[in-house]
Amino acid sequence: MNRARGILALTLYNLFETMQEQYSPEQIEPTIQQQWDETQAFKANEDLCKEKYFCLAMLPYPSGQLHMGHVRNYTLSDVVARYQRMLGKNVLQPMGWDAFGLPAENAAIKHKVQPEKWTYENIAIMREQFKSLGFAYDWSRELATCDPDYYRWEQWFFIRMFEKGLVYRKNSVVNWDPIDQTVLANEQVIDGRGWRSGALVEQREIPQWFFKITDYADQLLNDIDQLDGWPDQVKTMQRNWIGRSEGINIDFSIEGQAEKITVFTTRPETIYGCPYIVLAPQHPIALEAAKQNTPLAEFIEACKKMDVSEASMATMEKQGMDAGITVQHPLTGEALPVWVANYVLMNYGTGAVMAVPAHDQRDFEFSQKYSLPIPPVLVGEHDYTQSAFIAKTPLVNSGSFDGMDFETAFNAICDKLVEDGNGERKINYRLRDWGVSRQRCWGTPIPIIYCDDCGAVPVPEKDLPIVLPKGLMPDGATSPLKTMPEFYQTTCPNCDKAATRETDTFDTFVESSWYYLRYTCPDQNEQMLDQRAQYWAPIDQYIGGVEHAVLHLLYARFFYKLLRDEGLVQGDEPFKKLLTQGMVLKDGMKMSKSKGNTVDPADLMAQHGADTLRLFSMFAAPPEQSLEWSDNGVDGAHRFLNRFWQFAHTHQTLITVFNNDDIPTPNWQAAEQSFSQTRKQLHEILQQACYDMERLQFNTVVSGAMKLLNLLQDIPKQLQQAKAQCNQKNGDCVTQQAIADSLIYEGFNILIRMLMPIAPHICSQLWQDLQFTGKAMTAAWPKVDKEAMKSASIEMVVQINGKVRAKINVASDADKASIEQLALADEKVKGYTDGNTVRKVIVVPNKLVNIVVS
RNA sequence: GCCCAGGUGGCGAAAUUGGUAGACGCAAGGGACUUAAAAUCCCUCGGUGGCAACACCGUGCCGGUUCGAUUCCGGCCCUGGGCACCA
Repeated sequence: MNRARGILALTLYNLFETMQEQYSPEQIEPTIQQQWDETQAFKANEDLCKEKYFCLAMLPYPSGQLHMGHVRNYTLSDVVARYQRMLGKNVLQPMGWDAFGLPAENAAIKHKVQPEKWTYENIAIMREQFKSLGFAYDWSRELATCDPDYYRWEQWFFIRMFEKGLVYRKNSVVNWDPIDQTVLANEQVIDGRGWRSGALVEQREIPQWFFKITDYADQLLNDIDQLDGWPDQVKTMQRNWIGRSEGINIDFSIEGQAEKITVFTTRPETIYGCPYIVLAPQHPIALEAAKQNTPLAEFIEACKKMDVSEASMATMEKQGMDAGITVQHPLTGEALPVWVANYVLMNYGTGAVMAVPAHDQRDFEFSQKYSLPIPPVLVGEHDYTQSAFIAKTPLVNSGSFDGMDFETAFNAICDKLVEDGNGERKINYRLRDWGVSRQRCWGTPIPIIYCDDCGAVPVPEKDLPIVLPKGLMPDGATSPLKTMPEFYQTTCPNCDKAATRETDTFDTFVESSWYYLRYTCPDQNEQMLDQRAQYWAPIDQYIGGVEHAVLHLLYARFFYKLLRDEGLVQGDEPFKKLLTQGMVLKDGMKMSKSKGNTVDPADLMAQHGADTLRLFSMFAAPPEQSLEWSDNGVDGAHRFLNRFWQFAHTHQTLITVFNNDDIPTPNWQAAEQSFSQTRKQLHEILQQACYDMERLQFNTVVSGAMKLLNLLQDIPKQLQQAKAQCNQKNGDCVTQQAIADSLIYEGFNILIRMLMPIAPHICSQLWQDLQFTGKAMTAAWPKVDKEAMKSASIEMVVQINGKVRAKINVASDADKASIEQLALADEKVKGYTDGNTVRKVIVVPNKLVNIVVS
C-alpha cells in the first residue's frame, strides 16, 4: 500500500517536472497577451521628451480570415516596432481596416449579406487573429475607413480641394457590361467579357470626378530625391510612372480646313521621316471625319469593343484605317495622309502622333502592315526591312538640317517650328489625372449635389457627413444608391430647388491615401487632423506589399502634399523609410483561394503557437523577396523554440542565481583559450544581428539566434575539456567552471533579448521564469562588447592565382609587408611558387593574400 | 507590348555590396538511446574522379573588365510584380 502510494507520488512528481519543462505556447501566449492588455503596454502617448517612432504596415482589407501574406506583413512591422522600443524610442504602431471596396459587394451578391454586416464581421475575426499573433498595436487608435467618423473628413477635404480648383469633372471611359447594364472593374473583365454575364464589354464615356494630380507631377517627381530610405526599384518605378518627357507640340494644318491636328513628339529632329500622322480612335477629328465615312465609323466603333486596360491595348494587334483626310507637313509642305489606329492612346499627349516608321518600332510595324513608306532620316547602317533604327545619330534627308547631331537638330527644328508658329515646346507627363468616381455603393459618397440651375454644388460643411443609407444590397447590376430616392433626392444648397445627389462613391485609394495620419488623432471630432499629427508625422518606417509600389504610394504622397498645402501637416513626404515585402508563395505560385494552395494561419497557430509562425515567417526568406511556404520549415522553427525553452529550463537555477547575485567578473586571463574564442564568437554573432536588424534583414537575425544557441549548447562540452586540461596542469578548475557559467548567463541574456522582437511571448515568459531584472516589456536591445572581439592573431587565406591554397595566422596588427613575407614563407605556398615567378602579391588586410605566379 | 525585380546544392537561403561560394535551417542517409515507435542527441551531405591526401568543375546562358566576379559591363533565356476600376 505504502509502496504503491510512493510510486504514484514519484510518477506525479515526474509528470510535474516534465510539464514544467514542456514548451506550451497554448498556455504561455494567452497569459502574456493578457499581461500586455492589462498594462496597456503598447498604448502610445505624445511624449515630447522621447524620440518618436511611427511604425506602420499598410492597413489590410478585411477579407475574412487572415492569410500568410498578412502574417508576414504584420510580423515584419511588429518586429521593427518592438526593436525600436527596445532602443528606447517612443513607438506608435496602430492598426485599422481598409473597409470599403469591391469584395464586400461581391460577397453581397453571392451570399445575400449586406456589405456593412459582412465587413464588420470580418473585422471582428481578423482583430481576434491579430491579437492572438501578439502584435504590439495601440488598439485605442483603431479605425475603419467605412466609419462615417472617418470618411466625413475625406468628404470635407474633397470639398476644400473643389473650392481650390484641384478637383474637376470630365468625361472618361469605363468598361460597360451591356447585359448587366453596369460598369465593370478591370478585374471583372475576363478576355474582353463581363465576368458574370459573359457579354462583350464595351467602352463607354461617362462624367467622372478627378483630382488634378498632374499639377503636382513635378513635385512628385523631384521629391523622390528626398526618399533616401526607399528602395531604388520603387523610386525608379515612380519616376517612370510619372514619365516626364520634354518635347514639342507640332501643328499639322488640315488641307481645305481651318482646323489643325496637334501632335506631341519627343523626337522632333526626325520630322523629315514622317510620312503620315496617326490619330487615336477617340480623337475629335477622327470622330468628325467618321461622320461622312461609314467604314471609318465602323472601325472606330470596333475599337470600342474591348476593355480599357493599358495592358490589353498594348498587346492587341495593331490596326488602323486611312481617315481620308490629309495634312500639310510643316517643314516640307508635303501632303501627308492621316490614319486612325488603335495603338495611339487618347489620354497621352494630344491623342495624335507623327509617325516616324524608320526610327520608332511601333510606327515601323504599322508601316509594314499597311505597306506605308519607311523613309530613314538618321545616319547609320541598318536593315530597314527588319526593324526600326533607334539611335540618336546625325541627320540625313532633312533639308538644311542635314549633318546636325541629335541635340543641335532637336533645338534647331524646334526653334524653326516655334518661329513659324507651328509648334510649342512642351513638357509632357505620362501621369494622368486621378479619376476617383466609382459606380458602386460600398464606398464613401462623393459630397456633390447636382442642380439644374446651379450645376455641381458641393455639400455645405454643416451637412457632412453624407452617410451611406442602411440596408444596402447590391445585386450586380445598377448601384443601389441610384435606386434609393431617399438617398439621392435633396435640395440645392444654393437655390433650394429640388436637386439630386451624386450617387458615385470614391475610389478606395482615396481612403488609403491619408489614413496613416488619422491614427494620430482618431478621436478628433472637430477637425480632420490636429497637433498630434505634427508630433507623429512622418511615418518612420512603412511596410507593405510590392504590388503597391506605384499606385497607393503615389496617391498617398500626393495627398500628403495636398494636406501640407492646407497647413495640416509639415514636410513634403509621408514615408521616410519604405520596406516592400515580397509575396508568400506555395509550390512557386501565389497563395490564393482560387488556386487552392492556401495555408490557414489559424490552424498553424493552434498547432504550434504564434511565436513559431512569427519566427518561421521571418526566417524563411529576406523581407523583400518572395517567401516559399514550407510545412517542414515551420516544424523546424518550432523545434528551435523548443530547444531554446529546454535550454533555459536546464540552466534555470544557474541563470537565476547569477541574476540575483550579480555576475561575478570572470577572470578571462585564467580562462582556457576556447572560452575566450566562444565569447568572441558570441559577440560577433550579436554584432551581425545588430547590423541585420538595422537593415531589416530578419532572416539572418534568426539564423544568428540559432548559431548563438548552438554555441551555448557546446559550452558544457568545452568545460569538460577545460577541466581535463587544467587537471593535467594542476590548474584552477573552479575558475573554469565559473567562467563557463558566466558565459552561459551572458549568452542566454543576449539571446533572449535578440529574439524578443520576433518571438515575444516565449521570451517574455522566460524572462519572468528566470527572474531577470526588470520587466520583459522594458528590456533593452543587447550591446556588443568590443573588448570581447579583440584577438591577438587572425587567420588569413592565401590564394595562388585566385584559388585558396593555404591559411596563415598573422598578428592582428601586422603590416602588409610582414603579411606578404609570412604568406610567401608558408610551406604549402612554397610548393606553388618554387620554380615559378611571383608576378604580383595582393594583400587585403584582415581578409586574404593573393599571389600571382606564372 | 511597356516599366520594375529575381534566377546560387534535393529545397528555403547566406556571402556586411569586388576578396575563402553554400553560414543557418529543411529534407535525405547512417548511428546512439528505446522491447518498439515518437521525441531527443551524434555523424555525413554541390558535382565528377580517387582508398586517400588531393585534383578539376560549379552561383540561368553567352561574352567582357579585373590579380580576383554570385557581386561590375554588354547581349540573350526563364519566372514573378505593376500597367491607372482588385486591394
